[in-house]
Amino acid sequence: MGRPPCCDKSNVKKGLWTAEEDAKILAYVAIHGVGNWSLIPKKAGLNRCGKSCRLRWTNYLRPDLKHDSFSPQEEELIIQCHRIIGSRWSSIARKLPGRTDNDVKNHWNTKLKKRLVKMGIDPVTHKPVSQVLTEFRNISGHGNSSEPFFVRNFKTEPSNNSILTQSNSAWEMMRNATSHESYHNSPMIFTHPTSSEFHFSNHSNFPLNGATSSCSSSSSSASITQPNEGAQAFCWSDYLLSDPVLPLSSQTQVVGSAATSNLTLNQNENFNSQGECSSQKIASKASGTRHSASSFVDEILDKDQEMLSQFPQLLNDFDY
DNA sequence: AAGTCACTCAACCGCAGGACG
DNA sequence: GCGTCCTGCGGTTGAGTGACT
Repeated sequence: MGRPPCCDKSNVKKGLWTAEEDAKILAYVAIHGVGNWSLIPKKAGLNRCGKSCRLRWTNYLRPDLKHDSFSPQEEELIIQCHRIIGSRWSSIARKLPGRTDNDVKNHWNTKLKKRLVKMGIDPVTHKPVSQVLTEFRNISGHGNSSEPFFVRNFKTEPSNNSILTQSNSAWEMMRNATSHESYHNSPMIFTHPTSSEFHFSNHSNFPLNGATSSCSSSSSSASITQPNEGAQAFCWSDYLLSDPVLPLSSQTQVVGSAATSNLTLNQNENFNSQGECSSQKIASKASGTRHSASSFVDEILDKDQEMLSQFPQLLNDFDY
């Protein structure tokens, strides 16, 4: 028997709030203040769940909330925070005055994540997808060839017909794979020894159709270095770790764009340049020890320890 | 004009943890 | 220590809307 519901679901209104309901909440809070949300519906004359009232106040009615669109600086901060602490939206939202965790989460899911994917950056690890795939492939025990198979495929621009923009994108599959216990027992992704396509294993939890790539290996215009959407406002190179796949000239180009960016983490007291440098060192260090990790889990734990040693102040700040 | 699709975002859900008796 | 209540959180859903065919 599970936890009893917080209210009688059959007798409470659900769905969008009306102006009248908003007014009731506002009037009540103006007099009594916030708190004890379970009693507010009754006292304020609302046929709503207390939880719903709290959410409405927290995410919409609070007077200190901003309702305009996210600025490039805010977006940059969200991305940087996500890179460091992941999907801890409430912690990230606390760094953005006037924004709620719901705002940040929605903006990430609808805009920023897609933008990173379009840039060829894995929104989970914030590394270039080519690097992530290469690492994943190595961990899966298929790292014998001089040029990793995924590298050949992901040299191509992640255009609209790329697997990166399809619903069954590589990083999503990898994310599923790494969270699935059977990942530790058998490699989920394997390379075809002769074909120029890659395939996913015939596992029940993995979609089989649409998982193959028809990307041509002839193109060399990696979009990682060619931001095409609002890129001038972002310091994209911050997410591009040293990538063995990218031509040196491309990486130089990225560094150049970083130099011209007018936004750095120095603008935020909690993300100083030292931390930024440290993150690069960590990434570099981690990539150096990548192949010696006995397992994927071990590697994650190693990196976690490195982060804890390098970011004590930062992580404390985030209640890490 | 009508239908379909993709996207956004407000709202919901279930779980976890803290406070309190 | 245990049970209950309240709040916070992250993931997910679905209604609304605009773009496209």
